[in-house]
Amino acid sequence: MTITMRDVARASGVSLMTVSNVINGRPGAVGTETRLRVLEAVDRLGYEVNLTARRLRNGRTGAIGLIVPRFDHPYFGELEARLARELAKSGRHLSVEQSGASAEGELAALSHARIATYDAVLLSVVGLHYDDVDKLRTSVPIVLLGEQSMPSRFDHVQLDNEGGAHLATAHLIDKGARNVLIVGGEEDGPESMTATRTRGWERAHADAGLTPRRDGVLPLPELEIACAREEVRKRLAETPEIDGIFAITDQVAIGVLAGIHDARLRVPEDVQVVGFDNLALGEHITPGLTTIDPSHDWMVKKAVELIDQRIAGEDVPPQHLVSPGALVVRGSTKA
Amino acid sequence: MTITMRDVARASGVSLMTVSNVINGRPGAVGTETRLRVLEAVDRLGYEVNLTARRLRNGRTGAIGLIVPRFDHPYFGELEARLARELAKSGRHLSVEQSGASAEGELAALSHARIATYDAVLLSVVGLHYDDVDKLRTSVPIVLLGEQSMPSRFDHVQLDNEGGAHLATAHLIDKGARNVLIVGGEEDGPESMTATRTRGWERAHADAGLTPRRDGVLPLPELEIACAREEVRKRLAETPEIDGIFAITDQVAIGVLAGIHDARLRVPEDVQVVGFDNLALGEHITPGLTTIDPSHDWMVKKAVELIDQRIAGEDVPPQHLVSPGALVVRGSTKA
DNA sequence: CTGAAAGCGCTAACAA
DNA sequence: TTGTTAGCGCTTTCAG
Repeated sequence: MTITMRDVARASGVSLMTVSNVINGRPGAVGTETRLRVLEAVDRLGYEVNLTARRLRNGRTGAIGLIVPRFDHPYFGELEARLARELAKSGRHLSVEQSGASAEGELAALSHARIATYDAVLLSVVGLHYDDVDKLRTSVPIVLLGEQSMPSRFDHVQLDNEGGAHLATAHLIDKGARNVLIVGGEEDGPESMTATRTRGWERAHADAGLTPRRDGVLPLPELEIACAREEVRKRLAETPEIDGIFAITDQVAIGVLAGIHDARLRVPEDVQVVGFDNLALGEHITPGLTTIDPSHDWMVKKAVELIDQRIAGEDVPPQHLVSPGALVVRGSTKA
Repeated sequence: MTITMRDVARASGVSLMTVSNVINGRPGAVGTETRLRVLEAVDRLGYEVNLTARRLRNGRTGAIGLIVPRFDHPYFGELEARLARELAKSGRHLSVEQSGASAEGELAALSHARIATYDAVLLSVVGLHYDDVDKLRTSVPIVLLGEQSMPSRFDHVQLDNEGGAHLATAHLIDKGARNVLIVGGEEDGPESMTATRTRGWERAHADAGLTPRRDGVLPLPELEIACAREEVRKRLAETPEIDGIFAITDQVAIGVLAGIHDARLRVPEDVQVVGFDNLALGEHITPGLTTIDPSHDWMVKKAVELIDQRIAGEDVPPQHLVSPGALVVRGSTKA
């Protein structure tokens, strides 16, 4: 059967508490000789702590939870990797769960019960509804991560959607595009990521003294590659004068590039493209994808600082941090 | 403070056990009227079970662990998504951790203590060493997932590396390629994924009555896009007669395509390319990536069957399942 | 159908 | 420096 502290205590002829003290390396709480004896027993028996019991007792594990809408978007994969790296610095580890995407029941990831499993939770709110998040009541610190507008009682690290979209669109205009589509955009929506970026696209036109095309917003039922590809192909067949596309995410941009190719047009000669997110992949597709870099590292660092602050019990008002975007120019726009 | 069963019991004037019975929906263990009273209290107080306590007591959570070498490879993202979907069918959920990639300490993900946190663990063994895995001693069921050759005492679902590589290479030869590189290959290695696929590449040549190029194996320090791109570019400059490339993974294939483009050659006219994995992305890059599909869904289904079998305590000998690969033809090879 | 007692493995607080 | 006591919140006996 599984070996407990009790076994180790018996084997080394000390009390439970002494074993606990050794295991947790409490400074100067146990004599060198005893410690050695205990460690020997630990080794011989192959004892390892029961994290579940420890957690029940003192409420701490080294586990931080990250809840993403879905596992299979590279955007989240990159986010996960960055966070894991940042947390590793302080000896904690990341455990990732999925909230959305699949069936209804997956909202269970947001349940108090599951959240309470972690020392703190980072919640990627893309695709989540305000109300779902607003329902969360828990003593576990939660930090929101992402673009949506969300209940202000939470700490929130987000990126400057409107500014980034403005930057992207302005770059297209600057490079000569005069018929610029926003693929994945949304007019008159709520404060969603898509609506906010669409506003940036509009404002960039206005600031350049232009008016966006009437039919300039090409909404997508889903921000998926296949979907973007299909819609763009159809659209370019109808309105071949399109010479610039702001894709609302890099993921969408991949589909946009494929759609342009399907329409037998060239990038950037016929149509220039800018994405948003700066996925690692964007550097290695052909042509390289011009995009908006949201300073992921900064965001991740800030997010971890926020959870640490909360874990430490600091009682400051909720913080809302915004990361500015930066333009990264590659081959999908003209030199 | 947090609400416990005790609070609910008090509030509804019943005993702890009755509340537990209601919460766990034990059939016919509690009268309808009492149940309603309890549920009302649960609702009113906003009670949710403490999963940690439950786990300590009965050793079960609905949590299955998946340990991947790294978060930011699309291959694992897709695996995670598939597994989560499969597990959701039976009301369990997936929690993903990272084993490799970053610092030394990350091997901690394989520690008994962390593994014991789950009902069962799926371990993606790509990049793990035999010995690391062989050290694992735990009562939690572990199913290995992936290509490496591993201690046979574990259940293991893997794919037919040699067969798949054979299929890929034979296709290139069939389409007229006579100078076929394997990018990311490895000669005389141990039973690693790279070595096994390299053997398939060799055998395909032999079966076609050809001998592979002497310099046909282009090893990569890492199976990364950037790395593959660089090596391929350099290599094509040296030996422009290369007319076919088998990329050891789709990830590598992306880099290969970029490298070919850097060398101002065309795919598939000048160089044909086949990958391995059938990543979703492969369909949407230009040109579409011909690849080997390892029947991911089958693998995932089998893996879940295996863990269920072990969780149920069936005492059958370790199973080793192999999924055959199938060729998926797209634009990166000739019609 | 409902309840009381015991204990999962650990650690905080105190005593020796 | 070491040991004892108590209890985290839950579920598994076993009695009523």
